[in-house]
Amino acid sequence: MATIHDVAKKAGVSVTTVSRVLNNRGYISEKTRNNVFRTMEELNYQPNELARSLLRKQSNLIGLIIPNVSHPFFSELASYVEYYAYQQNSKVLLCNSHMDPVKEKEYIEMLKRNRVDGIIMGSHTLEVDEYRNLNSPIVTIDRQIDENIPFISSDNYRGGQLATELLIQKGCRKIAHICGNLKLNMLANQRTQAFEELTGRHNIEHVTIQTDMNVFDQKQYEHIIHTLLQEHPDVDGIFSTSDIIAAFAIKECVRAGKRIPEDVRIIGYDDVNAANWIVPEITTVKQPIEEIGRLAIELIRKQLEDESFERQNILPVKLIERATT
Amino acid sequence: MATIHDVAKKAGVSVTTVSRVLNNRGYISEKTRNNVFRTMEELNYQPNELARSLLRKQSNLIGLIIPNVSHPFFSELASYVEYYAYQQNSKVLLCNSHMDPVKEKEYIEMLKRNRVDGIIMGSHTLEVDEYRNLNSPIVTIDRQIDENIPFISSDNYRGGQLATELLIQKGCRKIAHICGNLKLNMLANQRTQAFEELTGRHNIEHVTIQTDMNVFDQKQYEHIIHTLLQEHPDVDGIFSTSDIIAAFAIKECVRAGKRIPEDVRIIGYDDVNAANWIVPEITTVKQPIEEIGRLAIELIRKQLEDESFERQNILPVKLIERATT
DNA sequence: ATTTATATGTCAATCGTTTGACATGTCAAA
DNA sequence: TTTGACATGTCAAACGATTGACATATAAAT
Repeated sequence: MATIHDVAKKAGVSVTTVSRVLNNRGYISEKTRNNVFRTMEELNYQPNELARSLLRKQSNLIGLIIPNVSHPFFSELASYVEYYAYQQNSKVLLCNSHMDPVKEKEYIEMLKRNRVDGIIMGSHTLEVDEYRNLNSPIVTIDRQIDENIPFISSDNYRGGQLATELLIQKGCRKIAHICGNLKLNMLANQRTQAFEELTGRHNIEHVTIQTDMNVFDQKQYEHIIHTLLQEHPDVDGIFSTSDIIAAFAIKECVRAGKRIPEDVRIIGYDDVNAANWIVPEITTVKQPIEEIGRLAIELIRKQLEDESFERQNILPVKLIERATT
Repeated sequence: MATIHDVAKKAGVSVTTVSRVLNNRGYISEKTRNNVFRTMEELNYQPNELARSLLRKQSNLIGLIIPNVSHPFFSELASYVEYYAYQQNSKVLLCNSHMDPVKEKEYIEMLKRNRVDGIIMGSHTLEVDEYRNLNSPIVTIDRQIDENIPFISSDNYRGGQLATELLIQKGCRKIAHICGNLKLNMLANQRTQAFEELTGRHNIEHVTIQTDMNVFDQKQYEHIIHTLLQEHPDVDGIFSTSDIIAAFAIKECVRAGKRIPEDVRIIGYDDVNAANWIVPEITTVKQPIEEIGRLAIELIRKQLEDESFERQNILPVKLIERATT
C-alpha cells in the first residue's frame, strides 16, 4: 500500500505538504492541492488510520457488546447504532457476548486494547466493579450499573403497565407473564413489577415464568410455553416480555387448538419487525429502538467531547394494538 | 492509559523485558515474568493494538459489508462471522451498505484506511473493476465478481430445483415465484433459472415477480404480494426466494381467506430462525448459514497466510418440509 | 578454569502519520 | 522600500509498541 511518502515523492512535494492538503492546514495553492489529490488517486492512496489513531489517541471505533445479533431486537439495534455511528465517522466493532461473563470480560479487554472511543453495553453479566474502572466512555442499554454510568432504557414500568392493563381491560381472568431472568439486575424487570402490582391490585390470577431470554434459545421458549399451557390450561392472557417469545406463544396456542385472541390474548414487547409479519400480527409494546441506537452514539460522543449529558435516559414506550388481543 | 513504559518503570525492568514477557520471546525468569504480569494488572495495562497493528501490518480486523444486519438472513450470518472471527482473534467491523453504491464504496475505502485484514462482501452494487484493484483479501457471498475473487454460495440452482419440484409434486398448477432484482448479477438468480426451466419443462403455468429484496422494504413486500394475489387469484403455489417474503405471502393469503397449504402452498428460502416460529411453520430451502460464515473467515485467513484455497465454494442446500406445503 | 545456558539491559530503527518550529522565497500592497 | 500574506520546504519529535544486535552478568556444568 502507498504511504504518504510515496505520494509526496511522486507528486514532487514534501511529506508535510501532502499532510497539509490531507488535513487542510496552512497555506496550499490550488495547483499543489490538485496535484497532490491527483497523485493520491493514481496511487490509490488511503491514509493509514492506524497511524493516525495512534497519534491522535482517537480510533473512531465504537464497541457494541450485545448478547447476540441474531436476536431481532439486537439486530435492529445494531443496525441503528451502526447507522448513527457512520454519520459521525465512527465504525462499529460487533461483539456477541452470548451472555457469557468470560466472553464479556474478554471483549471489554479487547476493546480497550483497540482503544475504542467508547463501549455500548447491551449485555451485562459482570460485577459492577469491572465496569467502574473502565475509564472509557460507556453507555449501557437497559441496565443501570452505577450512578455515574449513563444508561438508556425505555420506560419499562410504563410498558408493563400498558400491557397488563390492556389484557385486564379486555377481560382476561388469568394472565401468564413470561420474562427474562430476574436475577440479572436489568431495568426490564420493572415490566414484571408493573405486571405483578397491577394483577395484584385487580385481584387477577397470574403466573410469572422466567426464561434466559437473552441467550435466545428457541427450544427453551417452546418448552416453557408448552409446559405453561399444560399446567395452566385456563390461562386466557399472556404477556411476554419479547415479541419472539410471543410468537412461540402463538405457535403453541395454535397447536393446542386455542383461538387467538378469542381464547387467549397475547401481547409481546419490543415491536421488532417480525411482530408485523407474523399472523396474527402481534400486539406489542413498542420500544423506540432507533432512538435508543441514536442516543447511544450521542452519549458516547458527548462523553468524548466533554459535553454534559444525562445519566438517566428513559424513553417513552407505546402500545401497538394489533391482532393478538 | 498505561503504556509499556509505565509498566517497565513500575516493575523496575526495561521496556524490552516487558515486551519479552508480553510476546514470550527470549529468556525470562519466572520471577520477572510474574512481577511484570502483576504490575500490568496493577496498572490495568492493555497493550495498544493500534501500535502493534501499525508495526505488524496486521490489524486483525475484518470488514463485513452487508445490505442490512436487521435482515434475519444477514443478522444470522453476521452472528456466525463474528463467532468464527473471534475464534482466531479477529474482530468484525460492521457495515450496512443499504445497497447504496455510494455507501458501499465509502465503506470499502474506510476499511482500506483501517487496514483491515480482509473484507467479506455480502453486498455488491459496484462495478467489477472497483473490486479488482482492492488488493486486500476479499470473499463475496452469493456474488461471483471475477475469476480471482473467491465466492461462497449455496447451490442456488439446486435450491430452486428442490423448491419448484416440491410444489409441482404436490400438485400445484399455477406457481408464482418471487425473487430479488435479477439485474443484480447475483448467484441467487440461478434459483429463478431453475424455477423457470422446471415449470417450463412440466408445462406449468407460472409467473415471476422481482423485488428489491435486499433493501428489506416490508411495505413493498406486502404490496407486491397483494397485487399478485389480485392479478392471479388462481395461484396455488408460491416459491419465494426468502423466508421473510414467504411470511408476507402467508399473511396476505390468510387475509385473502386462502387456506395454507390446502389452497396455496408456500415455500421460502434460507431457513432463517424466523421460519420456525411462524405459524404455519414455513417449508423452506435451508442455506448453511453457519458454514457460510465459517468459511468466509477461513478464506480470508487463507489468503492472508498465503495458503491455497478454492475460488468457488458452493455449499449444499437442503429441503426442509414444514407446514406450508 | 572455561564454557554455556540463562537473564536482563541498552540502543536504535521501524511502522505511517501529524505537527510545531523555523527557514526561505515570491508577490502584491502600502 | 518595506511589510505581510501566501506557499512550500526541512527537521525532529511524538504516538506505543516490537525487534535485532550487542553487551554484561550470574550460575551451573564440564
